[in-house]
Amino acid sequence: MKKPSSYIGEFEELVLLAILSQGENAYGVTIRQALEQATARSITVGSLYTTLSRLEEKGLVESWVGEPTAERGGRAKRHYKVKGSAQSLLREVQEARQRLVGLRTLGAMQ
Amino acid sequence: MKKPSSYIGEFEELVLLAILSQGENAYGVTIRQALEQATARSITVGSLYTTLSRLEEKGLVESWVGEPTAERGGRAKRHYKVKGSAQSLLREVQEARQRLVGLRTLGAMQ
DNA sequence: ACAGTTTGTTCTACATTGCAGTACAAATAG
DNA sequence: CTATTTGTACTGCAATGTAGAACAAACTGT
Repeated sequence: MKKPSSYIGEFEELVLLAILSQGENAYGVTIRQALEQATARSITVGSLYTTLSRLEEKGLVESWVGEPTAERGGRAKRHYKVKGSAQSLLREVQEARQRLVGLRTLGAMQ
Repeated sequence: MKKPSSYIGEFEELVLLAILSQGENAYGVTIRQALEQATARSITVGSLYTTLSRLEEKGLVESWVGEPTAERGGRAKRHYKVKGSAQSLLREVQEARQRLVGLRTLGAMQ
């Protein structure tokens, strides 16, 4: 686990928020659904999984493989959880944006 | 001017917000100050100007060179203004984040 | 059992954005 | 006319974004 860089990218941030939005149920497919629904842009699986593994390398999320389920194609899923370090970064960048917006329009965008 | 890509990076977004926060007075030095103040991280001039020129290439900001001022070292400044296309992108990405965060609060209530 | 179908993840490659150092340009002061 | 100050542009590399295809593991039907 690498030391968290002092910044996260635009897509990384969305992925973190998507994981957070799902409590204990976050894995590749549900994360992708949440992202496509929220952003109205199409997210390829490749993009998502590379981002997920980079986030894990940086120690911003943790993942573990669950049990297979008894459905057709129900292979084991890799579940994801956002770590505390990531939550701090999310808060920081959001606050930075708010500070800039607040300088002039005071809440017009929030 | 290139067609705006459908996404802007994390730093690009901060730069756009910084320009917006300054009305007519935005140029390299003031933008940099606003960013350093809002983010509490140090922004090198190189980073800022490369980002500014990429934003202009993409048609998200416009710039023009003003008049020199009668102070020591008071050479002409390049002023920046955010264009409408950029404002749409800013709104979109902020709404996407908001939607995801909203999902979280809804999920927490179940 | 085993070929076919479904669900899910990893691999590989390239494009775009982030960041820093250095060079360059243009103004005033002495 | 060179020293100093303010401001911008150039160059190169690291990190992040994106896509397509390959791979893996479960079930179904015969």
